[in-house]
Amino acid sequence: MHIDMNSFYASVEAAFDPSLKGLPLAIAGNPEERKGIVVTCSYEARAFGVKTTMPVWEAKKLCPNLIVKKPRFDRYRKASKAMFAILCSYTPIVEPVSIDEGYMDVTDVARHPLDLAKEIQQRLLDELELPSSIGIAPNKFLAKTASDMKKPLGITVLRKRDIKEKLWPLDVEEMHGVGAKTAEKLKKIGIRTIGDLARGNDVQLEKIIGINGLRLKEKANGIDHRPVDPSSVYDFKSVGNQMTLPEDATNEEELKNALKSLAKSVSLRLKKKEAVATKVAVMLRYKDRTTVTKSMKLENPTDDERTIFQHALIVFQKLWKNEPVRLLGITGQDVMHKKNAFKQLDLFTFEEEAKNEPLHQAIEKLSEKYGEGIIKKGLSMHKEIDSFGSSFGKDFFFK
DNA sequence: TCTGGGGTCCTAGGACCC
DNA sequence: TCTGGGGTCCTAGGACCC
Repeated sequence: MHIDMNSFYASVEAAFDPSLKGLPLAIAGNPEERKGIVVTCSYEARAFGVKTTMPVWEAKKLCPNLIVKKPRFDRYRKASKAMFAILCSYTPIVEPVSIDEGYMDVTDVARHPLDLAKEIQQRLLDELELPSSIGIAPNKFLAKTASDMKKPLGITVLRKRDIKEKLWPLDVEEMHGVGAKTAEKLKKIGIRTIGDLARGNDVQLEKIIGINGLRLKEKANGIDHRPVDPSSVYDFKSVGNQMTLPEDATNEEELKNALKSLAKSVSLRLKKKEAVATKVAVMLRYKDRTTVTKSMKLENPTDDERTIFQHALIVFQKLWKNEPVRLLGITGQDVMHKKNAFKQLDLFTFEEEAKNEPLHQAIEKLSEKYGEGIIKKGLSMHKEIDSFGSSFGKDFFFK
């Protein structure tokens, strides 16, 4: 099953303040701070043509009675937790994909999936006052596609045998993973619908869109072997913060201060997740919206605010061309859990020590504690070792 | 009156190693 | 005489998603 909450932020606000129910509501940043774009809007607002990413002034032109609220992420996170708690009460195999959607593997739940979906949808509505759409299918891709078919408050079953009739006629751009650029490329080789893609030529597809072309074709044929993985939430790979400045800035001090506060929030978020980053990347956007990034690998993984700031500053100064900056961002990349980082650090110091010990002792120490790959790595730094011979399987030799 | 903020995955070139 | 074939790691940028 794929569960997708309907206009999540707007629905959460309406649950908090029932007087908003049934009214055109948009969640958007502050127009005075140039963050005035619609992030989410209620179905009542959509009826007027209001859409996500539309500037607020434009949305108001379409819908003069539009109510605009600033996002309250604390509320959304709390609602999200409550929502996933309901899903988890049926099976532990729940994989959150974003704040408002997730997959459930209900293969082993002893219930008819349709009854189960109805019950879940009703509970989300009764207990949290939040509407959702649910897709039921034999795999993730089809479930995701199905949940998209009926909104709001839909339940859609998409069986393998329905593919020809329900999936293939759809525009290829409707497909999850196909955006404007890919759709454009596909059009050039005569692929317009998902059905066209399903029958596409492998060689041609790989040539124009790479490996992803073949994966998309598989999905278009209803094939998707990805498991529902509950642990995927925990292996995040980057933590970043970005901000659009109140005004385009050229003043270096101003930009430094912005970097400082970004470094602070990245550090704080890493600490909260008990994680450290190995790379610091800086992103900046000029007023013509061209965006550039530059990154730097750190000697040691860190979550420290000052270390992040100092490295971000070095990278920034190499990157910045003294032109007015619209947006600034810092991302910690190659993130790992703290305890794994300690393991690596520990290994590093261990190797450092081993290289000064008598050779036979170093070998013993290393082999006792670590596997054979590590022994090679550790010994390669040993002062008594001149060179290593190539190794095959478990054997290696050295001079 | 113009376009936020949080991510993931893939590609491609260069440096370097044996 | 003249340059193979197997890798890894780092970096920048692009496409896409919610």
